[in-house]
Amino acid sequence: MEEKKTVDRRVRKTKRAIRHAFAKLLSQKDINDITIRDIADLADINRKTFYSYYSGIHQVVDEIENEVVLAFESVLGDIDLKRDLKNPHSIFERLTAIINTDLEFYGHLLSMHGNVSLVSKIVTMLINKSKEALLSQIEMDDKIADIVLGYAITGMIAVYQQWFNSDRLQSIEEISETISIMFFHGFSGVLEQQKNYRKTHGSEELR
Amino acid sequence: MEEKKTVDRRVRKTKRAIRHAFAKLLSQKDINDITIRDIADLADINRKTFYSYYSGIHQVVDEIENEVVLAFESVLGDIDLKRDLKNPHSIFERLTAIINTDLEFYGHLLSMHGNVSLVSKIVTMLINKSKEALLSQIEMDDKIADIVLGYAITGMIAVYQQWFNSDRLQSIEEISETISIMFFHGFSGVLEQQKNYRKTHGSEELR
DNA sequence: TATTATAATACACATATGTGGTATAAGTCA
DNA sequence: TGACTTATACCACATATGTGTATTATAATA
Repeated sequence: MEEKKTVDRRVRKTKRAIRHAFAKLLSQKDINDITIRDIADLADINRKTFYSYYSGIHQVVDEIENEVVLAFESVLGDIDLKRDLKNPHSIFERLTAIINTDLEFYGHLLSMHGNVSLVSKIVTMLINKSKEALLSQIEMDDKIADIVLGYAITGMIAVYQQWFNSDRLQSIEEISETISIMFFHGFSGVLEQQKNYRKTHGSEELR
Repeated sequence: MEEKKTVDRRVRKTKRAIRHAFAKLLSQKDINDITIRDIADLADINRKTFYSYYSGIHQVVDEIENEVVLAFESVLGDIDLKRDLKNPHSIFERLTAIINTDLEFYGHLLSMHGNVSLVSKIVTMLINKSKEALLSQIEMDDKIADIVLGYAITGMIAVYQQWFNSDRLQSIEEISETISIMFFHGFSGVLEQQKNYRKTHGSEELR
């Protein structure tokens, strides 16, 4: 945000070396096994120098995460409620696309396997963006909008995350459709849809 | 779960001392500033002994969290969908009641300010319990139930958590009602409710 | 109570951490 | 280029970590 660009080339070089080393180590072992000495050795800097920029490993992670979220935000573009909430998968699709291309370097950090802080940062960003979009189109109470979007966005991301980390039991269409119905028409909408499905396909296909 | 009760009194005494010391330290300083030596000193045990039971601080936390979730689960009782989803606040109310009474000792651990792993354990527990209740009452696809409940429970807890950690902008009734409507009738239900509200109270009270 | 099993301690060691002080190298800028 | 500023390196130290090995203390139980 208020990132006054570094003037000194040494600083840029050092920070680049630290982050590069960290990323490389992350691809080799678990984050909890990475020591500051590891980073300093690989980056070929003095261990002390590390401390002049970061208080610990977690700060490096935090910095990279913030940049990732910024990258997401800029690439994601504006949220189109009509399109995105009727097909929530499109949001998720765009997010993963960014991960898989531009930022594949940080794949290990981003793979969403247990990286809670990054996910919550993304959720916050999505809530803010969609709140903006929502209030510009629909007249509704600000506090209610917070509740609605906090509920829907968090729930949506949680479902995709669960799906991501599981054996992908459901099809992506099933997920996308169910979330969409849940958002617009709630549980009664899902029941309705299930009833129609049973009519069309016969009940033996269900449970 | 498969907790074969400890036979040796020494073991019980040591583990009790460790956990007691940890809880005390937690009430005094941030969890990241607690060292194993701190615990060993306060518990008056050899540092080595700590390692024979826990590989690190995080394991102590994990063990306590699991017990807390078990306590929640047993006190929470069965989930009554009719009651609990029409008034989701009741679930939350019962959860916080447990925190504030039986388990106040671990208040610092549970205060939900950033304790992600505990929250996610609770969410998982709630999803499992309510899935059981749901499928016993309503005939629906198992995989769809996973999506619906993952979405709804995660979203619900997230809203309460956000409310908990914020300045409690909304009233608890507002939250409870909005989540309930979102669950049963979705966003269209909320819009309907907002429209009625405007009719009754006049639009100048909104935004 | 005496025997046996093992939990806990005492001690040691290699490595990691955080931090201080001083010297050197590399940048910036006139 | 030369004078300055400061980032980084080098060295040092107190403490923390994880893990050995040998010894002592304490519990289970015959």
